[in-house]
Amino acid sequence: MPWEKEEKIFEEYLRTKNLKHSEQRKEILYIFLNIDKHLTANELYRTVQRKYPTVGYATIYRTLKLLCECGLCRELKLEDGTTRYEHLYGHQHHDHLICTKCGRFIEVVDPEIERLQEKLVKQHGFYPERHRMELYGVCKRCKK
Amino acid sequence: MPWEKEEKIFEEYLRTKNLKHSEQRKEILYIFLNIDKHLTANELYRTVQRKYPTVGYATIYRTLKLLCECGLCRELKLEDGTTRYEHLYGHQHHDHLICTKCGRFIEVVDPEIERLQEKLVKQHGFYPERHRMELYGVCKRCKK
DNA sequence: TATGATTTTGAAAATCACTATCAAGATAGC
DNA sequence: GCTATCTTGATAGTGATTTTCAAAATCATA
Repeated sequence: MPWEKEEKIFEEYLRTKNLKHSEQRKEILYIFLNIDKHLTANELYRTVQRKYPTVGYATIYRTLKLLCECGLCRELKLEDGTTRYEHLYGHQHHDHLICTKCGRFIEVVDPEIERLQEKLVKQHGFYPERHRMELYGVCKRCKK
Repeated sequence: MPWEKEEKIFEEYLRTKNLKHSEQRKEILYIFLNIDKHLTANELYRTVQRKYPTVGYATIYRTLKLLCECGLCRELKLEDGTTRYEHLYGHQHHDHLICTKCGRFIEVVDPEIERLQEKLVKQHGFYPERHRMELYGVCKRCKK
């Protein structure tokens, strides 16, 4: 049972909201979890379509929204205007290092940066809530 | 002559690209520079319209693109999906602290964070190019 | 300061990513 | 199984941005 915990979280969320555990929802979660990549709604749509050719775009978006609500997924609005979705469960807070050539994503955390970010926010009299940080560069493979 | 330098930069950019220095372009730059705020295309459009009621949306977008190209303006794609534009000339690199209640923007820089970001990128074998960091919180005025 | 090649304009249509609508179908408590 | 309720896919509708295009403006040259 590879995604037992995630499936349980989703089922539980649907139950508490009086929503139904449809075939499509099951399948979309499963396919989403099996792709270890930050994907766009369209990429997920095309992948799901291979198995369920009649699935609609709206169902993909609706299910992604549910997955975000129950904490299995995070939506990322990137600099270039695209929106990508990443697995959230089991991943602690992190930021991203992105290769500007090949688009590779690396999850990074630096506790010292986190600490300084919080300090900076407080220095300006703000109550800190969250942040986002994206670092862009050229990765080893693309550099040479 | 309040925006002499900026106007010169724009004129020079247009000249090198064999583009024309139209009334609309002059006026949009002038109005943009006089609003000291991170504004949306629509906000700029409405402000320009008060003086030039026939100006089209497309001209606003086309001119903003030119201003970004010549380094007078920066486009910010925010977390909530909106796009805002800020003055760039004369402002050194900075990140943003944004109030989640009133939307207030504060420009911030922390040299120590900058240093650690670069270090982090290099640790992963990347050649650092740029980054973006947005800090979200509740400002003093909105907190009470 | 007229000419004419080239660019720019505003209006409207097109595009893009995403959301809402709705009738038909699926789910699940009884 | 029945039935209330939710979900679905298709389609239309958004809202922001871009493209298209014919008319108007710019500007180097005559």
